[in-house]
Amino acid sequence: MKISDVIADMILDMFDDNTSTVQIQRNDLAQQLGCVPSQINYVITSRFTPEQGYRIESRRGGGGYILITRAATREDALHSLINSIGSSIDEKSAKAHIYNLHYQNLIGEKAAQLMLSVLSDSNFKGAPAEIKDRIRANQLKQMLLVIATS
Amino acid sequence: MKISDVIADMILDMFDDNTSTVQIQRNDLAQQLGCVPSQINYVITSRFTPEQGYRIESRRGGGGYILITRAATREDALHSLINSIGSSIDEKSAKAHIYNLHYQNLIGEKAAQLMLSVLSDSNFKGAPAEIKDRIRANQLKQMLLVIATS
DNA sequence: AACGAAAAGTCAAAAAAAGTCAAAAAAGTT
DNA sequence: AACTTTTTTGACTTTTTTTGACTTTTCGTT
Repeated sequence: MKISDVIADMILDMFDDNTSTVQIQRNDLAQQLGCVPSQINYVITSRFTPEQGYRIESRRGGGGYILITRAATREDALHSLINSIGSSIDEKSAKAHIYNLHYQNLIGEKAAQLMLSVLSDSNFKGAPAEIKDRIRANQLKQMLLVIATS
Repeated sequence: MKISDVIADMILDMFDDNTSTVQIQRNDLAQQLGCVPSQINYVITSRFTPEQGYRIESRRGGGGYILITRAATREDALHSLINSIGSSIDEKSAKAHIYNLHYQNLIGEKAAQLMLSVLSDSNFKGAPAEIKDRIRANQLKQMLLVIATS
């Protein structure tokens, strides 16, 4: 069996039932498995991507770590919304989605306001429309992903 | 757990509820924790900076001390941060601000994650750096404003 | 005033992580 | 077989923390 699969399985196993987050020590894990440390990076970047519902955080230096958070199956509604958003979205549609989510109680008041404020056209002054709308789509999807998994 | 985090937590704990100032004895604290005294300086300079709303005062010699004062209100801290952000900011600095705010308990976990996700460079692919950083600064400030007033 | 002890400060080297990147090797495809 | 994609490896980089030697300031005593 491929070492990369072993690593992936190991990480997957650490998510035992209702832990949505796993912390690893890169060098330790690598040594445990007898592979080079950068192999861990490979596995993470190839198998625990945001597209697959994972988010990664890490810290270098003494006491460093890698933190892997998975999208719990919790809010499928959010996921399907995420999937329905293309690679570009204008301000009005984005706002409509947010109002809607709030109306459906899928996101709270604060989250809604934050999202509205960040996606407002006024922040994007000076950028061409295509770029604005592409960035906005990325950001909206990222935010929804965070909300879906928290 | 990292000794530097232990020290930081210890100091944070001393601020419990309406004390806006904490006094420590560098050598005592170091000995208590079994670390070198300069480690305390490291923690202070890396985690209790003015940027993060702390002011440091100290005295050497017999009966010396280190005094750590934290910024008055959360709103003030947020406002001063907002004002300290110029019209442009790169991803790393933006993230650092967010981590710091969370670290200081001025923003919650969810808000921090949301903000991190939205400001991530990966959302801005294709835009020139100056535009990215300008948009990012606008967005960060808008979000902080929303948080400050909610 | 001068001295010595008791603090705190500074700085840079060493250590402890994690990240990057590209070459080599292996596995799949056509 | 030729080609493409994925995986493995390791050298090198960057970030963060830890440590300790040395400096400076302040206080109390002589």
